[in-house]
Amino acid sequence: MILSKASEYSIRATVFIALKSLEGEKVNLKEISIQIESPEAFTSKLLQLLKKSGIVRSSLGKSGGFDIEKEKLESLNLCHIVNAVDGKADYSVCIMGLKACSDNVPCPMHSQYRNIKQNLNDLLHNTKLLTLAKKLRTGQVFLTN
Amino acid sequence: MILSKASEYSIRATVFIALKSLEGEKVNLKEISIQIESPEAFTSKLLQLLKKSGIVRSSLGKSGGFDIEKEKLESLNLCHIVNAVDGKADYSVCIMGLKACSDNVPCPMHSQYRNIKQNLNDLLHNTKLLTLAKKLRTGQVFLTN
DNA sequence: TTTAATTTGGATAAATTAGTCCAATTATAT
DNA sequence: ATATAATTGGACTAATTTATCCAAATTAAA
Repeated sequence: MILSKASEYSIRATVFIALKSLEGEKVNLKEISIQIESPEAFTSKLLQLLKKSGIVRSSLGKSGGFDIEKEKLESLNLCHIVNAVDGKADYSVCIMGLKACSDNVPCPMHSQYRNIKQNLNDLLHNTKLLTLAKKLRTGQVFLTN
Repeated sequence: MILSKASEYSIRATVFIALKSLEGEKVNLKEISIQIESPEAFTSKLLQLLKKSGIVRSSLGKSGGFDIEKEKLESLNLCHIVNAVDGKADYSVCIMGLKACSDNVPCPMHSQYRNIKQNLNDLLHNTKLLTLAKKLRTGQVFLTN
């Protein structure tokens, strides 16, 4: 698995919240965990982390729930999400686990892994939450399991 | 981290054993764990798994140790190693953790992740242990941490 | 033949990740 | 006002991964 469960759930959750936010709606924990098929209590914890990082916003009390502010939605990418729940996610580390590995002191797999690593990093940095939510809205992609 | 610690250590260990095997030498646990900078007892467990999968060979008693048979060395790739210590490693799974995700029912990231996933799989399937060991022998790449 | 260096195997421990449960707080809607 | 539906926070549990320790078995060398 490339991403942790925490990251997987968080990405699914934020994409779903983003979709709702696009329509000016907020959504509560229960519906989120039903829609993305994630354990409710665990998802709650993740939403708290996402909130602490300023990624989602929550409103308290009856008919409370979660949403993502318009401006945020424009800027958020997958790195932000992964970092919020897993701490610094770094896909630039050596695939063999060598700390010293670099272009100058390469591990035996360095050259072959280089591009993949770069592409993975790019994917996380360049994939915008907004883009994913809009895709979802078109009905061409899915969040169902 | 892309690979588990178990896989990282195992790859480093087998590459080192392969290097020695190329020169007709076997090498013992202690030296392996020193050279690849891995915890000795844990590495021992991994070597047992690799042995059970027929990847490495061991000789018992004083001046015992590990090596890899010539023929094996020709055929082994990274998949074999990762599978031996981590069970079936599958990098074809959905990055968002959706079981239903496929070309027909894609998750929002499916198209962007598709190539990366393919490249990762290719890397593991096509990278031969022998190639890595030979590279190491040239002194252009390193196993040091 | 004894000693010493090694693998083997089993039990156990520590750390991390994944997940649950419940009480307290908050605020809307009846 | 009050009941109700929601987030919040803390303690707890479970599962998996990453290790450690030690005794037994094996075999080469002294």
